[in-house]
Amino acid sequence: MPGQSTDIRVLIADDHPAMRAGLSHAVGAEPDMVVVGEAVDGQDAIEQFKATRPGLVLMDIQMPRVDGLEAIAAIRELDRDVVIVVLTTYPGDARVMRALTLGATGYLLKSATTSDIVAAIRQAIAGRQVLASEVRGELAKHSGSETLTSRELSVLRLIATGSSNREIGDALNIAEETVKSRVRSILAKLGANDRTHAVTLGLQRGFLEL
Amino acid sequence: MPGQSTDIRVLIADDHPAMRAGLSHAVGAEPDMVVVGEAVDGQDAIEQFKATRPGLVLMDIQMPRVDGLEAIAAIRELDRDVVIVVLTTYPGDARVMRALTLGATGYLLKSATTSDIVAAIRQAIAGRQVLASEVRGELAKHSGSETLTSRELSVLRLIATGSSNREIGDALNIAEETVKSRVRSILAKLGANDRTHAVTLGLQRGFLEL
DNA sequence: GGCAGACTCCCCCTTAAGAGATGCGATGGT
DNA sequence: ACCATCGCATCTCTTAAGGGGGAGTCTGCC
Repeated sequence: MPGQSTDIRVLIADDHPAMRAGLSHAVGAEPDMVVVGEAVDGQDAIEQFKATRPGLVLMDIQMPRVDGLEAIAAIRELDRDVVIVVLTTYPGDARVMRALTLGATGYLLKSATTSDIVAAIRQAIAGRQVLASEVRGELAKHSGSETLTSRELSVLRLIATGSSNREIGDALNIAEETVKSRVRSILAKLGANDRTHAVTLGLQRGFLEL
Repeated sequence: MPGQSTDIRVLIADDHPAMRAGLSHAVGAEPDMVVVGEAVDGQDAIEQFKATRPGLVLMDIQMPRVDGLEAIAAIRELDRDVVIVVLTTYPGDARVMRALTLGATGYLLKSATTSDIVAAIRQAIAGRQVLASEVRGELAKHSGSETLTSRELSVLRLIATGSSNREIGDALNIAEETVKSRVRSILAKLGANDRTHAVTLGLQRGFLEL
């Protein structure tokens, strides 16, 4: 019967009800796994983690209210032994790196089959890192991937909204020339042709969200 | 028992296995609905439609190989009576409009609960249009939403890759000045500040994909 | 202390972007 | 057949973007 001390206790966090149901069924069908909770966003995930203390969290990275990355950080803060497997739609490198450095053990795509997912859960519980091959490929492609500074991220976000360099300077209380300087380093780091390209690359690599 | 002639025969199309499982369980649990197939992409959806001839297709709009919109068009071509309910992550207006004009009856967000979804299926089968409130709001906000011409779309796509106006002109075999003209109409239609903003707005409104 | 990296600001210079106005052919309704 | 509309095309002009330096401050690190 489920609920034994040897069972893998799993918390599922995803903002899509149907996805939660599918994951819950898949995990619950395993004889040695039990779903102890379902969270609808990052904040809920943190709260339910406190309440249920699962051994593993299966978490979507893009969620409302509190982002999956923040939830990972908060949960790892509460328990250094918890195993976290991230589930995402796109293989954006920056998020993979951030999730892994924050303590995630696995990183899968939602296109993975349910059997892939339960297999990954077992691997992760066994202490092995699990990366989807597509994610591994993207990581290798942009390995040593330049990481944008917080200032550069602020500038990039404003660029995405159609702000001119002068407007960005006003918003951040810095000179336009300084903005240009930041823009130049952003373009260099991302290998972008211009500010527009920087935004699309930033979106693809998980530095920005729509 | 399921399979009766009065049952609503449903085909599910989504590229995420766990989502398919969740939707399938939810629909299959209804006494008067039966899932007759699960498609993993647009092409698969068209083929399975031919094979199973369901009364309703529950379809994700962003899928590999063949896009959901193309699949809708192809399926409606095969059967003008089929009811199509679209399921999507983001409420991008352009896609809503295109899906509806292509013959979709409903447009829901994936954040909808499974009971919302089965309720929507019933509404759609009853001949009523079903739009998620968020979708309705976005539609109203950009009502009379300017539709980009195919030329403008080509230009916008190239802008997103960081091409200069001259490079775009070379790629499309038109003069740079013409490209600038197209860019200006794009900016006007989308209400964008500059080309970068046009790209982010284009992504949000479903004219572009990452 | 010395060093590296981030942030800040300044100069100059070249080219691309964007605004305004206009011609011109095709499509389509009256 | 006619005129309106729309998509496409082009010219000119002003401003912004982007590249190349250089230089001062502050931080954390070896």
